[in-house]
Amino acid sequence: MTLRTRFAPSPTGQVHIGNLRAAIFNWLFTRHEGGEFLLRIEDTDRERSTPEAVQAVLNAMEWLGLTTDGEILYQSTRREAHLAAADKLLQSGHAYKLDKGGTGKGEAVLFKMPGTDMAFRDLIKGDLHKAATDLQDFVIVRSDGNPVFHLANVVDDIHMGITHVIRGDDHVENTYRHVALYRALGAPVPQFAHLPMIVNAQGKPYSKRDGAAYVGDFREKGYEADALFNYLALLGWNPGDDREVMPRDELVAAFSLDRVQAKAAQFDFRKFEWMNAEYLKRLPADVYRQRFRRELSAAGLLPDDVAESYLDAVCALLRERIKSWPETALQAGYFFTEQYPFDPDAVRKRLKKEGATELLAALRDAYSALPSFDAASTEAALRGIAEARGINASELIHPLRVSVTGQPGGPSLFHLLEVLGRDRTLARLARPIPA
RNA sequence: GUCCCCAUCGUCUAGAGGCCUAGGACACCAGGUUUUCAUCCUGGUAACACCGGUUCGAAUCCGGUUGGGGACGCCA
Repeated sequence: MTLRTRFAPSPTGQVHIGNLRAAIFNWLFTRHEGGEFLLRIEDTDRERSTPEAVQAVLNAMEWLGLTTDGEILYQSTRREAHLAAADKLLQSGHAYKLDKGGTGKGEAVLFKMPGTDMAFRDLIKGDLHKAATDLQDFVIVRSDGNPVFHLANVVDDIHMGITHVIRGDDHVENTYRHVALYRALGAPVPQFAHLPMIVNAQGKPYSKRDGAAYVGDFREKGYEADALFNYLALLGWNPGDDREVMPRDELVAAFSLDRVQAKAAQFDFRKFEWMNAEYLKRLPADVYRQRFRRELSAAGLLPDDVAESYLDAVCALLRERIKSWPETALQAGYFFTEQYPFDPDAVRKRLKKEGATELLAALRDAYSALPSFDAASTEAALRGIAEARGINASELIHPLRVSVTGQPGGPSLFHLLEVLGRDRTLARLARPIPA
């Protein structure tokens, strides 16, 4: 029998990182074992299941590279099979009809629990058991004739031949019901593995109040899919050695459910950002340039007539400095517009300082007379002025940077000037000090 | 309230009786490199929740306490 797993989200909006991690662990486990990873959309809730929500699931999986095997199963197409299973259970005496609670809504179909203590082995949490008295009969078909989650879930997992159910912690208690259903239906019981939750600093389930909680949030903010994948894989699991930044194939090779943590894990955004920066560093040059361009364009900073060589030069200069894409506008903006913002503190400290204006004028004169405007020449000229005046080179360097970039920090100043070019540099030096 | 689960640095974790004076990573602090910020390098602060057993020996096994979380729908 081939090992088979599934990801079975209900499309009710966006994909939460907790769900995404369940998908990742399923995928990693399946790829490691050489099995099949299937997708089932649990869209029986007509109210909330929209085509957009289904698309959000598909987009998220594609973005993260969570490849699936076989056709996608839409649970809404399985209604007849669910009801047939309920009939079978009614026939075999495993279920009965009842107007539960005397609501007058009509009779629902209830599944009859076996009346014995139950136990199952969870691949993550170990042996779990529950006393018969804590196991109550439950509704499998509502009085309006619609199948309930438990029935649909189990019937479909049987139909799909799922051998390993890897899902969230919140389903632990449901598992006793599900195991009983498998048995009553005469189907082999799959293996179960329940993943602990992702929590916030308060130990509560991580939600959008705690920051980026949906896959789309990460994507929109320009984080790397591979970084999110890697970080989430390491949240509640580790390879058993000190590796952390791990390419996809290494994760697959090292993954095993018995190294999954039994306790909840807190999402640490700072460590995630570190991970993202690690992935940014490793990006191939051409991919990096493509992303760089996309960010500038999104920020409305990319002129239509920009020269490719100029863009390349700026990109190369900033390559080691940008740790996340959202900061691109600030880091790179001044290369493309004269309307770059000035950092107020830097202006006060460097440009409004005694003598700064005069020094900048001297620099301007020297730079306009330079035979060649390259990094070595601009640096030599600046140091020459500093020496002639008996001042520290930094007395010139700081005002120059702020005047030309508006920022207190940035890439190597003289290389920056070379990329910026003489014309822009001189024009900026000639401008009055911003208020 | 009932039932279930969990418990190592602030965070993610290594650790499956002696290798632990508890290791790594993020964060933090200090120093170095740098014109600046960042990077980078070096070093540092920081944890076995508590109590009792078992054992020659316990972070590791057992029990209890405390704390945290989850589940208790004709939702999924």
